Amino acid sequence: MPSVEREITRFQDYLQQQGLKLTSERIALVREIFSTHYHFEADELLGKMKEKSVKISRATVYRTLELLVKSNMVRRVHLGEDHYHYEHVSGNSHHDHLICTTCGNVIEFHDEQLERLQIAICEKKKFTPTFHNLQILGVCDSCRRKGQTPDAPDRVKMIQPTKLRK
Amino acid sequence: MPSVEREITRFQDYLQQQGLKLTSERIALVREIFSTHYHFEADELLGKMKEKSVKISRATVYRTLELLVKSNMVRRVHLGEDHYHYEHVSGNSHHDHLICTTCGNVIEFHDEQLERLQIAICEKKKFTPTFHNLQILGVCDSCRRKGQTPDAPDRVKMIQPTKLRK
DNA sequence: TCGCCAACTGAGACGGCGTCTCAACTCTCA
DNA sequence: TGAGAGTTGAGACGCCGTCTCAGTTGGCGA
Repeated sequence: MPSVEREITRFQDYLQQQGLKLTSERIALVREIFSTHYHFEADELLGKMKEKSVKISRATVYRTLELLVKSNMVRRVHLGEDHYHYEHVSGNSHHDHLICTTCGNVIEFHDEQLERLQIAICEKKKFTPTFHNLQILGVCDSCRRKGQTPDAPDRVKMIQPTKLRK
Repeated sequence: MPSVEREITRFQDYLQQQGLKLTSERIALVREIFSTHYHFEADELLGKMKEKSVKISRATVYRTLELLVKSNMVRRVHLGEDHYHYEHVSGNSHHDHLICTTCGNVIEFHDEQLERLQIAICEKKKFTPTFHNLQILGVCDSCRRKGQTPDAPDRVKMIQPTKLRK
């Protein structure tokens, strides 16, 4: 699948346009992000690079993510945890997230009616929207079948999927 | 307005029920939260207490907020920044937020149709929702009139209203 | 092709937010 | 009134993300 290469080109175009350089570190990161991850954390990415013995510092990971966000190739999202997650943008499809607080699984969805309704709400409030963020927390189908009861909505801590996974 | 006292009683009930104690520090914090603040940060609350020469440690502030969240009297919310905000819960009314990225102002809204639509989306995905979080970022009416253009949606950093305010 | 220089990198210091630890203290209730 | 569970403050700690700075490198112009 040569789509990763296409993303590298896309990134290169952006960098060039900004008078910035395409370095081997940036290539490696784009390749990693677009070939395997979907939702990921900065630290997770750093770990993956270390695993593959590609020496890239934390500073560079964060700096590259910043550029990718600016170039609109990656989005920074809140998934109910106390730090950022990132996801790569395929096409331009905006979407929101259902987050299972039992297994940490993230389900994406897009709903035109929801988008329209939000715009209508903004109009009513004379608010000019640029972006939005919706997370619905709850229990996914497979966890529900396993008899997991949903956590109370007033829980203090959100589940931390990454840490559970380790 | 004796409503603050009512909240203290409500908190006491919760604490008693859990076998916990109502201390002077907890009373002072509840009084502060429910008499003046609406959206606030933990650190802001700590500062207010210091201003009033009420000696309360950071640990106690966080511990009390945790209890207030558990008792459903306070909610922890994301307002597009990289740390938590809190808001007190009046009645049981759930609401969402419009956040102005220019002035930092937060507008609340509640929309029944939006709530119903979310439930319908969850049903379609066989997802059992317990809670949700919607922030719409953009520019409020008064900032728009002042000719402020909205920030690009791909911006890396969310504006940090509190820091700007200082 | 070469050389220059702005851009980039890594290492580690730094800072903010939130949590944890532990010894001292204080409610509560028997 | 005394025991013991719960609470507190001070400060250490940890995580996430940013910044600094000296050394390195990509890429453009000659």
